[in-house]
Amino acid sequence: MTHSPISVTDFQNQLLDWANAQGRHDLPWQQQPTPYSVLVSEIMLQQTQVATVIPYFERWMTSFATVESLAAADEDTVMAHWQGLGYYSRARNLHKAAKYIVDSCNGEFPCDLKALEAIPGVGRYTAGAIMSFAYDDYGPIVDGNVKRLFCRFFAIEGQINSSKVVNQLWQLAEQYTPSSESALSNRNFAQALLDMGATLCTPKNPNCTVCPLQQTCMALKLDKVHQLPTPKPKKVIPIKPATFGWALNNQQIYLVKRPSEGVWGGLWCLPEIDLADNEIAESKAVGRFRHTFSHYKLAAEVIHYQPAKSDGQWFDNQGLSSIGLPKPIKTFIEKHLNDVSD
DNA sequence: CAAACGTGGCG
DNA sequence: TCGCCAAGTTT
Repeated sequence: MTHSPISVTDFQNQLLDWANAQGRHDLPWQQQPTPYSVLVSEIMLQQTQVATVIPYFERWMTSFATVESLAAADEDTVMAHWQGLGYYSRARNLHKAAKYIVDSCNGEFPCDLKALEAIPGVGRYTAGAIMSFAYDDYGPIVDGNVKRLFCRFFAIEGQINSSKVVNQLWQLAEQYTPSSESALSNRNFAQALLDMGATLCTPKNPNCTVCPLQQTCMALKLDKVHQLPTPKPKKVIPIKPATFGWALNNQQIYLVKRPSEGVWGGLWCLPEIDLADNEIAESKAVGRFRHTFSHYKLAAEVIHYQPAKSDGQWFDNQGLSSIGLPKPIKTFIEKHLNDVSD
């Protein structure tokens, strides 16, 4: 086990004192948090920056104010609200989660770690976050911020996503999170960890000189702040070509709903065309675009074509506003819808 | 367990 | 332009 450079209570108190003065207190989801609002914000915040999430969270809570209203919504409306936020399985799982809570939990929100992890889309981190933020109770969290902070503070070497390091980090989180019996606030403690990681213990140019833990930080002591956490090995991302079909009829555009599995799942998209399909005749290009995903680059060409199967639907401008489209597809359509004459 | 899964901001 | 990475989960 890691040698602890500080007592648990000193760590907690220094963190909480700092957050009380320097932490974030005005984020939308911090105002009157409920289990549902915390769930929504935590799912949105997965792999997504705070500034990006804020307007999505506001719109979401206006349209789906309660878990019951979300459960009753139709999928296209849900996806329209998530449009542009990315990682769309989160939206589908959040919709499932609402139905699960309403239908299988009698509308009672689960309130222990194990029951929370049974909710679709809720893993170990999110379960801990809901315990902390919604119930102000014991709920250890290990996210990117905590990984970075702990790897530095305890000078933990090794691949940050290896099971060895991950287990170590969770063990530390369990140990350093105030217990249920503690007089300290679990909500404030969890927020303090995140705020530290987001504003002081940052990936680049960490603010060690004003850090409340600088006296006991092992990485600072060993002059390893910039070496920790151990950087992930980089992988080369491939370029994938793709062709999409462009069909206009009477001011309407033809779109196909993508299957829930795979990229852009559950969104409506220009139909993807298999160029190996001999049924598709050569056709002049409408345009092209490139798009970078986390794991590959898309080099897309859009060509005129006639829908053969009735696997899609026609949408006018009003119809487009009620469904979710992939960001680059939406951008392409908006650019080309006006200056193309069928 | 490694890979899939989006998008935008920033240096 | 380009690489990094941001309140992870699922398969």
